[in-house]
Amino acid sequence: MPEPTTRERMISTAVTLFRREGYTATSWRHLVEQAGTPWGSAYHHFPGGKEQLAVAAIELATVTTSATITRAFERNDTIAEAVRWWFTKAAQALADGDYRAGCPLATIALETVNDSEVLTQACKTAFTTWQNELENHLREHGHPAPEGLAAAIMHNMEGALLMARVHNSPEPLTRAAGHIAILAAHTMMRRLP
Amino acid sequence: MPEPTTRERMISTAVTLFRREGYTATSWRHLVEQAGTPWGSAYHHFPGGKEQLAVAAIELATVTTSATITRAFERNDTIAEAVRWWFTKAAQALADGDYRAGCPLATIALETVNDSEVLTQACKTAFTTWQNELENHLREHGHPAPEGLAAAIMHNMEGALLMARVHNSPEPLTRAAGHIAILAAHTMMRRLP
DNA sequence: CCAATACTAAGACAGTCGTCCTAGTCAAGG
DNA sequence: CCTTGACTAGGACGACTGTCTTAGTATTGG
Repeated sequence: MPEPTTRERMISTAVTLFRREGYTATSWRHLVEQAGTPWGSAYHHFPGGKEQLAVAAIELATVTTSATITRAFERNDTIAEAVRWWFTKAAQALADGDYRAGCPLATIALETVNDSEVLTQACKTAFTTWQNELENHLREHGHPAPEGLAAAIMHNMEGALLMARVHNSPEPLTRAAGHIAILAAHTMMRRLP
Repeated sequence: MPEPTTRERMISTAVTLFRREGYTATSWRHLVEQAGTPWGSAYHHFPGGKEQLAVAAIELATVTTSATITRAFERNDTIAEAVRWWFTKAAQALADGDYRAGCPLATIALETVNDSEVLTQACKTAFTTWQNELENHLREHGHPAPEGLAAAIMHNMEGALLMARVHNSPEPLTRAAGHIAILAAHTMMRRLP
């Protein structure tokens, strides 16, 4: 693996900090200190300022999570197992980070809705990407209502991640995975409304 | 209705601003300007500073939403209808506020987890209060797995609120209510895992 | 070897933040 | 009337913010 560039280090550190502290609470100074990158390079690599950095961070988080979703469906045979694998993975990541790192986008999304058009749009695209990816995998498994179930998975992932963070416990995520299993089984017979 | 005191006006304005802009982005100056309350009274009524204001705001939001949950189960006969009523109510509130005002606590919770022990605890208490309230109502309706279903309702409410905000659409909330209806019906026969 | 470009260094800048303070206003009780 | 306490006015304070600038160093292509 090649040495990451300054720009790359800034972006990946941004993902970490935004997801731990949020957008507003993450400052350039804190970021360059954490990343060990030159303070003077900030506006060289990101002339659009903090907002541009955040867009890059959102895009990186998007592809990372997309890859995780794909892996979940590669390594598991059924929808319920794939979802459980993904949710368990998220629970582990949360626990490993002392319950400080939840969804990399949720905090940014909530902080900047209708405050920054650009960031809201970036978050929207990211969530849509994930949901479409889920939808495709569900369709491949022959599920009759992939759109509704994909939405349900997203809702449960985001909601459970929030609750898991607040409660310092992986339980919401494992529980939510169980609920998805029920929904998936149910809608195998009858379409989702 | 008696004229609200300065303190009360500050708290209710705080609920509005925290939920629209988040904790970090809401400043005392912005708050007193919005509330029309004296700038000099801030640290008289809240010697504990912004954190104490936030705790008061969280407590107010807790009882307000608790009341909404109770009303949902008073005005509807079945669990599915009550949940649908609550979620529709939330969707309306969201739309009325131009999709700026979602869950009054989610943003604060995500911003301050493990950054402010006090606020995290306050959010935790609030979420637990709601979930317990749901659980009691479900039990009264004779549901066999009130704990699991109450958790599912919380996850779906929070997740759907986030998605609804980002997408500027009530659809996630109506869809999530449908999913809860399925879960409720299913678990009427068999216990949740 | 030289020119041109990519990048770094370090700070100035104007603004905002939460907090705190002192002087002043006001109302109620004696 | 006077005193006592609750409350308001409005700004000072130092710390921090995102942004931008100017001077300097590496690095690359010819």
